[in-house]
Amino acid sequence: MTLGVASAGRRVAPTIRQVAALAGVSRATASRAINGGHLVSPQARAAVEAAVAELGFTPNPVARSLATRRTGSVALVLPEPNTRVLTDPFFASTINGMARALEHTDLQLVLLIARQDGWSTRTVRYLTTGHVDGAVVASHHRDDRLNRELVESGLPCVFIGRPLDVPATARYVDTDNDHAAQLATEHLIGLGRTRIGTIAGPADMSAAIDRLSGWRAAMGAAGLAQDAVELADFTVEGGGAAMARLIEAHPDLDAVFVASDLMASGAVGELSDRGVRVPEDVAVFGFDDLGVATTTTPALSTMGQPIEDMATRAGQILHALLAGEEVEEISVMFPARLVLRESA
Amino acid sequence: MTLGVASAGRRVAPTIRQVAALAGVSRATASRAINGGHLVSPQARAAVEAAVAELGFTPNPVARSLATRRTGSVALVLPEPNTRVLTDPFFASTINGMARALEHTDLQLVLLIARQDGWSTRTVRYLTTGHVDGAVVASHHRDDRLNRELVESGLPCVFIGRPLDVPATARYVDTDNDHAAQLATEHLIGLGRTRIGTIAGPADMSAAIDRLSGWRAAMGAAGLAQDAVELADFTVEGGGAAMARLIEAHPDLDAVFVASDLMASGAVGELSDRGVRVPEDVAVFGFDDLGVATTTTPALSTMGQPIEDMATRAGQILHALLAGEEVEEISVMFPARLVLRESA
DNA sequence: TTGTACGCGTTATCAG
DNA sequence: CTGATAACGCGTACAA
Repeated sequence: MTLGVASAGRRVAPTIRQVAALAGVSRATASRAINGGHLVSPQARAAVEAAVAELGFTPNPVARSLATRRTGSVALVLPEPNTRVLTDPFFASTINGMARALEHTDLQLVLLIARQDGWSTRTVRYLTTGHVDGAVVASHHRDDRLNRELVESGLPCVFIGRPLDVPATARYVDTDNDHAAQLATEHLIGLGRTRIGTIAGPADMSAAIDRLSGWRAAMGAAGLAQDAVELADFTVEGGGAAMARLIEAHPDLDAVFVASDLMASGAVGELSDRGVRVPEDVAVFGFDDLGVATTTTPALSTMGQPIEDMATRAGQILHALLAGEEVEEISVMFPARLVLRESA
Repeated sequence: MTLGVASAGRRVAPTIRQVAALAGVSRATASRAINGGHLVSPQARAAVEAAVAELGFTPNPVARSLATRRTGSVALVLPEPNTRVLTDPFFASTINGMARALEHTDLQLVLLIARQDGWSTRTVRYLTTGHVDGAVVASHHRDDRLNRELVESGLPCVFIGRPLDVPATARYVDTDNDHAAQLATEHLIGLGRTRIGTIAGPADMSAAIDRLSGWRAAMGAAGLAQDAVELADFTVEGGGAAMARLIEAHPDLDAVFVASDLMASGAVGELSDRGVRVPEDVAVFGFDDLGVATTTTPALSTMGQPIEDMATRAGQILHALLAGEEVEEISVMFPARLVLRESA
């Protein structure tokens, strides 16, 4: 090995000039031999490869980026003001799915967590100034300028979940939340429950809006009252508190559709603390089918949503976009499915 | 705004040359005015700032990296062959902690999940070829060449958890797993339990090794038998299976120290499936105090480990290292604390 | 097929 | 304080 050693003990990487010199060719030929190897004679190519091996040459990614105007990395943006972003397994699945999509590509995953409210501008700037080639964005709040600015900047991006306040050209993957919520509620109705409440998500998020609307549709169709509604913030604690409010305002409740498993787990805990039996007294139905659904007692019946697959698909679409492939669909919808356990 | 527009509709960013031209100064002066502003006359500086504002100039990060030999990003490496890396809340907390540490710095977080076994070489190459300025590495397996190669490459890095097979100069943050496990086991002994088993983690991971050794120390000191040992893989399922093996081999068991909450939750589930009462028949003690600890029935008594804080500290140390600050400590130990709930 | 030469956008050096 | 000019390392028209 002829690796040089700098003062700090840090290896100093060989450049393509040294490779070219050692191989007895020009830098251009060395470069061609390294990238693809087209238009290079076999002997030149062999010489370059030998030199590369001997020197342990690796192209400097930064220099390459400067020349190609590509960074080779994409961002996964999680715009959550919440301090505890990742305690929500939804994000874990999202990250996992993206990582899987990028696994066999030459794209690197850069994680962007935009916790603070004012950060969307900083995030947008980061994304639109050449740090990354594209972005996947999850979790959308209305009035968050992030999404629109991103789309308008022209940066290739794909959303997980239908984005709000965005040009219709924005690509996204999603489940039909409205329909899924409807199915869930109909299941509760089919169980013979008639006093069915709901714990919805934040009023400024598309998934929450759509699920509440699905619940309303089913309740309306069955001629049932739609007054037992409480909003919460997609957390366990929030779900518990909402359940408390709900049961106190409507003591005759016999079922509740909750817009996420995390909140449902809080709701189940609250009910059990109050000595209310699940599902005998009150049936509880969740959404997501994340790990929590099986750890509660009783285990949650829920609408299963293939979050990881959705994130993977988003990553693949972005990859295709960056590869210059034509992607026809604007939106890709994933099916949700009824997962029946003990709670409803 | 004088932003040009390329054919694809993607804005073409202004360069520092345009700024310099508009401000009537040289590129060098413009650069100085933009970075810090030292050694620049007030009027030149004002002219440059005006030009920057008018053009909406943002320095090209790639070009800057090439010149400064710094990327402005650091990696968080999760070397988990497991397909379900992020279903483990341990990693969620780690990511969260790192993100928090980097929140108010100019460093970007790059997430590296090295799932496949053979990937450590690819990961090492990525890390040592200038993609990032430094790395924080979590979850260490013996015989994984990753850690040693990383340290030997001279890349600034900090480990979360004591790394194995690595030069003694490697920096890390950790809890005293040995001592913590000892305390936990002593608690079980103090409860009057005498037939205490343990579900340990993988034999090739430092945290697992240390916790098992702590259990042994406490058992030995109390003169109790150390034969009820089963290994598992830090997953819920693995914990359940290990519990099954343990209880069948040792039906007289009256307590078990489990090396992680995730495994403990599996163990509790398995016991409950078998009609074994927790803690009346068998007390269960966990480790980590992650969210799962409170969702099981009964809730887990556990050794609390401030994982997020540890990750934050690791990120801060790395940041200090990159800023050229002298960091004295090689290892930073965090205290674990006894968290008593219903299971023991 | 090969080499020359330029461009990528900044920062660093070093005279002035 | 300022301005040429040289790195930084690589890709790639263009000409040979």
